[in-house]
Amino acid sequence: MKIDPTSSADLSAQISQSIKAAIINGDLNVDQRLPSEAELADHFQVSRSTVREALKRLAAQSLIRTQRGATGGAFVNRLSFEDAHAQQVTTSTLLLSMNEVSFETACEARYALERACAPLSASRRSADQLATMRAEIFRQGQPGLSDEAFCASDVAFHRAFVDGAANPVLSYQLAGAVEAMQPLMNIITFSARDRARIVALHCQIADAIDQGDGTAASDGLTRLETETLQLAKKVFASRAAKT
Amino acid sequence: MKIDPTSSADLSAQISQSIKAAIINGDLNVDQRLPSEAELADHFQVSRSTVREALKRLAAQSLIRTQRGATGGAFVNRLSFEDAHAQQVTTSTLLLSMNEVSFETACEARYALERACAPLSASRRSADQLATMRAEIFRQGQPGLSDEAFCASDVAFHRAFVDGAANPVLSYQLAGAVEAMQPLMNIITFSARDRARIVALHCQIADAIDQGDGTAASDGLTRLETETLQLAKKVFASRAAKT
DNA sequence: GACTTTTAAATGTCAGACAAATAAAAACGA
DNA sequence: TCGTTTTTATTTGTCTGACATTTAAAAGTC
Repeated sequence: MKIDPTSSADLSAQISQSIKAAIINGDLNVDQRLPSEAELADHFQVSRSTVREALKRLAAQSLIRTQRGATGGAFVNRLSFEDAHAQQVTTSTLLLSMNEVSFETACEARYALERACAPLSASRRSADQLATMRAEIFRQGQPGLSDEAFCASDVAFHRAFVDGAANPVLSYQLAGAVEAMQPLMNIITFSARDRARIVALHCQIADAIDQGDGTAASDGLTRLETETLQLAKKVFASRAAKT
Repeated sequence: MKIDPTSSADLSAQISQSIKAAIINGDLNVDQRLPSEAELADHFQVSRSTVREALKRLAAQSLIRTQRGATGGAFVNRLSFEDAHAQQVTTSTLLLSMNEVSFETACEARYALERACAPLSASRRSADQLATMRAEIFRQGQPGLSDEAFCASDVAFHRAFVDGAANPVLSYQLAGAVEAMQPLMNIITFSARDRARIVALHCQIADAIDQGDGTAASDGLTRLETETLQLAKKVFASRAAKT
């Protein structure tokens, strides 16, 4: 672990980069303890504050965790799917909110990704996951449900669908994409008729998954995408009319 | 922007969380300047070091950038697709290397995701992207190419394929997934016969994209997945035999 | 008016101190 | 001897104050 003394970059950035490389490279293993802040400061010939700033950078990426006390220190973190998922949601959410990604583009990406796991989910979903999907459909049919609650249930439905693929890599990536879209979805108001149509499509998808028919599930998703886009268009049109 | 004085969490973590929420929430807009470190320290009633650690956390996530000098300070960063892509690669790479995700699982996820953009890429790819795919295929056929170079070219091929979908959200997510798998792929040695088979499949995919046939491209990807899995199995078997 | 110098503001880095948490070691008591 | 309590050492968390460096604007100069 070395840093370039001629570089113009911040020392803390260089140090965090150096440690990060050591982790990726396997020089530092999971759960291994890093040298103490004082030792690192000595090693890199910088002050303890600088080392601390570097460590905070790593902590922000869930690469390390710190413990206080006698046997404490910074430890290489085993990146969990949960951590990765949380990061994915934050990144995607900010990306969508800051980058003028159109609703159409985000929607297209989301449903394309979901269709990717339709065949897997159809053949592997557990009874429990199917039950969750059915339960969320039921919830979505309840009258008096707020739009936010409807959206949240929608996310839960799709999450169960994605988890049905029994592939954690797909789960964390897709669930992240779906959740990131929630703020965009929340601006839509769903009339009773809209909800009925969505619930019907969710039923189609759940049935297809129930019967192990990935193609039908995929078709259902496509119809849901069309429906969602039309809804969004309606909302944006009425918004434009107001101004 | 407030913090909970009764919380046991690190102050720097709380502060970074608070600022992050303000950004996501829209209280702080893109390119807006945050208060200076001294002002933030005053606002949160903590020392400047603590504020700095919080800011470094945010910088590590590309949420802010800092400039030195008279009119400098910390500015809310517009998260670029490039930044998001880099984070995605890091996260996925670490996840795959640390979490005992089997090659099969990673491979399955990757090809499922790629198939998701096959129809889009088939109908939208630019001439340039198709040319890139063809060029990489040609490179892959060159004798004397190292395994690393072959892998890199493979990644470039798939990257062009994914970019062909003309959906930046898909691009950053999928390209991230593909690149994250590169370290896993690099352990495979490709014999001349293996390479020939892969190149043939790449040709099939490029032809399908050329003709706007998304289904055929998808089928090609499925065959490529099977081929890759068999290759990996062979490598793992010979490895096991050695020990 | 164009150029140079000065100044002020901000981040980057350092040194040293103390607080708080924590586990191991030591002391103590039955 | 065993269990409990106290002490101690280590490490991270936080604070204070200082100085270096960068940068742009303001002031000064010709």
